[in-house]
Amino acid sequence: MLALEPLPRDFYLRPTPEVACDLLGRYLVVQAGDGDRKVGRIVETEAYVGSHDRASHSSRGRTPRTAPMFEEAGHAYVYFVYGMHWCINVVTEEVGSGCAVLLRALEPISRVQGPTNGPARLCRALGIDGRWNRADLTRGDLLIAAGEPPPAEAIGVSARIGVSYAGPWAHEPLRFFVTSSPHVSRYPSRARRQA
DNA sequence: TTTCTGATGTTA
DNA sequence: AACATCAGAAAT
Repeated sequence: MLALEPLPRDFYLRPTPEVACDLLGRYLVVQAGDGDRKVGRIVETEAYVGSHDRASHSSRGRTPRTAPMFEEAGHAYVYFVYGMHWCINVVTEEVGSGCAVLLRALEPISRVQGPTNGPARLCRALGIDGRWNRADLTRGDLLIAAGEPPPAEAIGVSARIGVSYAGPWAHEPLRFFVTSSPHVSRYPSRARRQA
């Protein structure tokens, strides 16, 4: 069985694109009270690099909704969008920086029901909602555990999805995915591979 | 195959 | 009014 050792706080105290890339291959784990443990392997992420990043929720300042983005690294920022969907991020870098990594797709590993390609479907499949906002992902019942990262040549990079309003930031190569994974969200078309 | 549109409700 | 989405329909 998997060891599922949580990644330490230091993992998240690095430049956000580096963290986003390094999260590929790691495990997202949800422990339920009845011992049910849902596990997925992260295969797609996006970096939101601070309050100067116009695609980031943090770019419009600290609000009740976005407050977790400005708090301690290694915690969850779970938000509600489009009236029906939840999405989960991991906060990165120093307190106050407003940086986070959006988890966009998983490969199902254990006890995961339904599609996991896409940030909202991933949350639905693992039962993640606002109750998990601010959860400490380095310990507890919602965590990110060590796993085997893919080799650099297996990682693709593209612009982020759904941020066309963000001016020049819409084109920044801040989306990372496992090129060969069938569980990556396919829209828009896949971009070039990383060197 | 790609493009579009409606559902849904919180946010600022 | 806009929105870090999704499913289904329409167009190509």
